[in-house]
Amino acid sequence: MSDPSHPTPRPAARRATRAAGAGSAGGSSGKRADMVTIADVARHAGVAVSTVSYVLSGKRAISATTRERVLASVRALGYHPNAGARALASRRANVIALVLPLRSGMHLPVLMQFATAVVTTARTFDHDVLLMTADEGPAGLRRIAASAMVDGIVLMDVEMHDVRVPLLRTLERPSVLIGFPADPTGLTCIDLDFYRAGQVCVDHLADLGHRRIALLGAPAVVYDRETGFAHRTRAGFAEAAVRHGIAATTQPCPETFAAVHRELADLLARHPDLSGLVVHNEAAVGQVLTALAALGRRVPADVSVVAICPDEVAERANPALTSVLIPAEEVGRQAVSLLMRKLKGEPVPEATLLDPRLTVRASTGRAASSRSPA
Amino acid sequence: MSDPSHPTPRPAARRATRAAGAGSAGGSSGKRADMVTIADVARHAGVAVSTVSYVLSGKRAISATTRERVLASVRALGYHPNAGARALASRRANVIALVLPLRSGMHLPVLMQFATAVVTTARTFDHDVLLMTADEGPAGLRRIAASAMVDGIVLMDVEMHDVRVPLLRTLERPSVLIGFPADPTGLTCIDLDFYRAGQVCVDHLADLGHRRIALLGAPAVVYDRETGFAHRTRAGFAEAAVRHGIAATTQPCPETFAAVHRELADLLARHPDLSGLVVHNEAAVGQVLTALAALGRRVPADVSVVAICPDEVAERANPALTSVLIPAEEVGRQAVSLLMRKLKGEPVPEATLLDPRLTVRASTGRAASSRSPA
DNA sequence: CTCGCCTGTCGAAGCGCTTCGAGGGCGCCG
DNA sequence: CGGCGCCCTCGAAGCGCTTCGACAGGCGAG
Repeated sequence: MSDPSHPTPRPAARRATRAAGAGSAGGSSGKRADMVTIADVARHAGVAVSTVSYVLSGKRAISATTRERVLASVRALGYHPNAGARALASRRANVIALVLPLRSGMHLPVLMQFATAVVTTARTFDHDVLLMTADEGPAGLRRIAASAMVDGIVLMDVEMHDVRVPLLRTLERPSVLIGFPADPTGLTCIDLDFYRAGQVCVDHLADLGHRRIALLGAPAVVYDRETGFAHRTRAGFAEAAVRHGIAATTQPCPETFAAVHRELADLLARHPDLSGLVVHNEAAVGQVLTALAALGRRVPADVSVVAICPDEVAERANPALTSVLIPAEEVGRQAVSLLMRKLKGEPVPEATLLDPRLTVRASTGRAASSRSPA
Repeated sequence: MSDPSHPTPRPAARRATRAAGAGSAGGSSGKRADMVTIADVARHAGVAVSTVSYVLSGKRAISATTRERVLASVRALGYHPNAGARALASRRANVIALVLPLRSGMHLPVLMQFATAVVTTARTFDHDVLLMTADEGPAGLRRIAASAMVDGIVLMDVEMHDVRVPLLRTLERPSVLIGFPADPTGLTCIDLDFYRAGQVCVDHLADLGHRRIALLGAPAVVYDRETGFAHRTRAGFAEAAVRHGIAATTQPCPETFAAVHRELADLLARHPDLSGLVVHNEAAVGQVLTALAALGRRVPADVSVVAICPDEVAERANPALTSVLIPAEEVGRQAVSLLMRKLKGEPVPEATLLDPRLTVRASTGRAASSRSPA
């Protein structure tokens, strides 16, 4: 039995089942290196396994003395509960899934900010985060949901007619979407209010006296994919323009310098009186300023520019950009909070829209309307 | 979704233990919604639970007929193994941890590329990825390792004297580091060979006849933190400059336009003959070109610029930048492959250095050395 | 003084899966 | 024609944890 050359290691190493108290269990008797189990803690503290469990979970009252003794043993042994066993017994994995897109058109820095916020917030709720990419599609969601690997799901970059949305409705696990599909009924969605963001940008430019403006948007493919935020921004932009009675154009735009330059040149040629620009394309923000300079337009003297982008991008530009912040961190935090509330069975609102906040910086100024029109 | 008013849902829903064959188990009899277990599959296929397990794992020979029958049942019931139970019984979670930094100085797009590659590759090995941020530090690593939540760890942005490195050596779980600590003994590390990357950039400029060059690097804080890649690039840069007998300066640099402009102006003032620039700071790449233009220097006529950055950044710039690619995807893929090999118990090399590849684009040209100096 | 009720602790029964040793058939060699 | 392997399949024993019901004392109320 104890022959070390024997090819079946495990049975020989089985711990004796409470044979003679805490007899030979101490020290390094066979078994796997440092796997401290709850039974080890219980033995060390001289209590039952269930007592240790209750101390750790707080689900039943335990006297202060016992609790301290148990906690001391936990520390002494360096005990960490086995996640698999815990998940199996409690039917809670304490893990949430984060589904990130990896397609073009999304702004990476925002994504990272967002992911960071999700992880950090999840940890404050004692949860970990499983990272998935969207390319596994519905099958991937079904897999992690059915395997009970995660308790809930946070989904980014939801499209208007996302194939995963119907599935989410049928899934056991609660979910929170970043972005709004065409029909958000029965779901929990959160996002910056892009419609209002579009409006706010126009309001600002209109207040400064600009009478002809343009929206430089995401690459055309993003609109084609029916990504909600692009459409909603455009809609808000259009509505506000109409409301203010000013002329407005919308122009999708790729992110290369050449493309930005071309689109801007074209825009300025068609509308010589263009004096306000809303840029909803982070990657292009930098190019826009360079291109305007190359086209001989000063910012903000000739053209005012408002961007929808993270503050750091706006601040890093030259001149610093008046911008509507994309509150990635706030969205991430709230998404997790919403999910946690759903996990607790609490009711949550179907839609959460974060108010856009416009920060005025150096790139916008009064329209030179008094001057002669070029 | 089950009746929320009932306080004790489980005991009532216990399945009868094989009471009368497959009697009432079909359909929606009590119990939790769609949790299909391996027992359900076994019953449906008319085989033992262990047989189903062996079909799925392939660890024992199962006849073709039985296998087909079992697989048919798996599909029919939409069975997905419970991850917790599997992890508990097999001592393998089929999850790896990915530890990302979230400090400043790291280049977000590269990070995302990298994370994506890790997730995608892990999936091809039937593993999922748990996302951690570095701010949990060693305690976080210890936690996930001890909880058996992950089988292995991929760690990014390793510093020269990283506090987590000694811990990793003692941990049960295998790990792979992206980046090299000062002492990589006993670890598995992989990264672009930044030393050679620095050399390659200088070689290129020297070959073009440039006699005075400068390295515009990461913000000073990155060097202070003793981040390996920054130091190694600088060392390679310096070595090659000496070897070619050309004058070289190194300049850490923040990422704002103002800072880039200032540093460049300063550099050009001190060294009027400066004609070659190596930029190892992705976020500043765009600013550099704008600043050079503002300083009245043409690229590449007056100053040649080589960047160390992802191809897409280099290609998007105007003019397109000659660059050494940061092979984020390749690193991510290889890191996971290495980890998988370690999990299988295979030996792996301690150090893997990826060869830098220089792509010549429009931003470098022959030095105007024949012209009069300034 | 007795009863009922807390309070605090324990033992045991799983959670769903993997894995090991057994063992039933059956072809083949002697 | 008997027996020995071999190939498949099965049953059972856990993996480490949570949770439920039980129950030993101790206390205030009747």
